[in-house]
Amino acid sequence: MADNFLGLKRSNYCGEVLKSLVDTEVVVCGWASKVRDHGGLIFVDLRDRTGVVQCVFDKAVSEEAFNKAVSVRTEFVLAVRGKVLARQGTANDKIATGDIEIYAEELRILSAAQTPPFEIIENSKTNEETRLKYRYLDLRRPDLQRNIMLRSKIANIARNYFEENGFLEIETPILVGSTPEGARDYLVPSRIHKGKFYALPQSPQIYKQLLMLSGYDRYMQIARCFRDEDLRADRQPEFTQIDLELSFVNMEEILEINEGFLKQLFKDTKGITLETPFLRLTYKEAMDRFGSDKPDLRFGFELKNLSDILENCEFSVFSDVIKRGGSVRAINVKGGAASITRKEIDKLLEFVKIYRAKGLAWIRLHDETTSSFTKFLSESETSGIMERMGAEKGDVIFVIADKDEIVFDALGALRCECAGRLGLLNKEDYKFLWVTEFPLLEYDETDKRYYAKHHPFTSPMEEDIHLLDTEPGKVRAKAYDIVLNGTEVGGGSMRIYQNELQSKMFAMLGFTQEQAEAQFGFLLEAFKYGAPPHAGLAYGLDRLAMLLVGEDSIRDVIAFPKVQNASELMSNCPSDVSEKQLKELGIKIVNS
RNA sequence: GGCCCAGUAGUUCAGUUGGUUAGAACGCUAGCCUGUCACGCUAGAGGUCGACGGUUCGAGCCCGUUCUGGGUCGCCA
Repeated sequence: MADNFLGLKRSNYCGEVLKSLVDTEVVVCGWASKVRDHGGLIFVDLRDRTGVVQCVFDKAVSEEAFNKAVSVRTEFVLAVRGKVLARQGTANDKIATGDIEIYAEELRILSAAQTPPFEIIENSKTNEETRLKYRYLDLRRPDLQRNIMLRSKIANIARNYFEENGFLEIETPILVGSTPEGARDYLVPSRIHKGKFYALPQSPQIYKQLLMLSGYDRYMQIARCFRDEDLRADRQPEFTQIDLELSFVNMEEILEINEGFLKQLFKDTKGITLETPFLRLTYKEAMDRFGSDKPDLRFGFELKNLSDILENCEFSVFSDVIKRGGSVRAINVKGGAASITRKEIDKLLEFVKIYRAKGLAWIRLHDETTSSFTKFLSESETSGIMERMGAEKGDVIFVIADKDEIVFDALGALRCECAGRLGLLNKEDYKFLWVTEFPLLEYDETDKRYYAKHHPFTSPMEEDIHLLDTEPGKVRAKAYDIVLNGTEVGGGSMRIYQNELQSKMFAMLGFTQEQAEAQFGFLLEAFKYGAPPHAGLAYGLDRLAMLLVGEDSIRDVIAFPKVQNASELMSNCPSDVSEKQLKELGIKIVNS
């Protein structure tokens, strides 16, 4: 039978029992992380989220406590009352409390514990499936606890910073209406309205814009968002945004306020002073130089366009692509990459094929220069390439020819892959940039229509509005992404606040007047009553936290994440529901 | 929906060209031990080799299917 907690009060966290407390009595509580029984003397390392402290059980101090300690096993929950003394044996410099120990005068076993299915230790090698099934145990591990605590700190810094800058924290609904654009919605049936559905918000977009119309000119919310799409290492079906919206600001001000936030965040969490303003690249420049709209700036290997050199070359793989409107581009992988073997190049070919590239041409400047394609080129074409790529001994140049879209995807990914293989991705090196002037619209070949690249409330750039009717694909948006080390950690835009322009946008996107009215009627109506110019931005809190703690997956900064098929291994949701529940909702399950 | 990787004691792994009773470390259990902190010593328990089917005299190993987890392309306004 376990002991109770009556009459005890925790005086200190385990990790905070330091030398200054020597000779005082403390009460510490936590989990037994390690028991070392020496027969006549028992050491128990007691752990809580702040760290561990060594408790000593000695018959000479308390025979009762000693006799109880004999039965203590790993993960038992204990309260220990005792005196803090300097270490009688040698100190342990591996832990903060290593130069003291607690001589137990009283031990209460608050609860016993089964042996856990894996050891509760730092850097657990246990596979994720087992850890996620017992997530509550996994969350006891010190590294995960640090992640979760840092995440809390990020949220606090955000609240404080934005409040100091005049933002109001306002909650928006979780049960909202479904919209056809964008990601798939999670739908929630309604008992009262049989056959009708709420949706869970993909973001608080419309509500925060309406708050601007209502005069709450600076809004922030730490908002849960939901998207019923496939998962990735950095994508969960529910995730958290630090969501912002502001009125009467220009783009410059928004970027500045957010640079201030990130500066504060990195100072308070990492002690790093970020240089501001951050680099800004237009979408076009980011694509041209890095093949990506979220470039990783920790290394070089920039893309170069070789199309002008090769448009008339004999090598038809290149010249045909250029004639059909595509391009031939290349990266130069420096840093002694030329020792790469043919076998490894073949692997990289397989790698770029994932991105639909059909081939991978290369020049290897090792002891002698070898190449898969220069034999088809004239001398001046080859030397033109070498010159443009700044080729030196030790380099490897990779060339891809295809439609621009494929060249950028494949070469952009290859650039990062090579950097990873060369060990150039230092997690403690934080390279921020803004990417601006995104295309407003994207043409969908399947549906034969344009879709909003960001969302349908994004304002086009004034100088491009005249292109809306003639060349919609060329219209640039007043949108911006904040990118850190190749990850999009946030994005936003200046919004459309004039009704005529909004109606035009809906028309562009193929909404009939009736459809626009049905989906967003209340918004269009609202805009008639005086809308301020406004803009916003949302950070992926999970991604920010992931990068700050140096993890590779946002699962490691989410307390209870879901696995790749969007289920949760601990609670086993989603799950079946009863016939009665379905009947109440007027829902019939059809097996397909 | 596609492609790639993984699955062997509780955990992490090893397991030869297919061949006797599938091993190690950690953890766990019991005993001993008063200065350990990766405590030590002794003894012990613990396996449907993810599942199903096939090939074979014989399968952890080969083949097929499938399940589970991970990565990724599509997708993610």
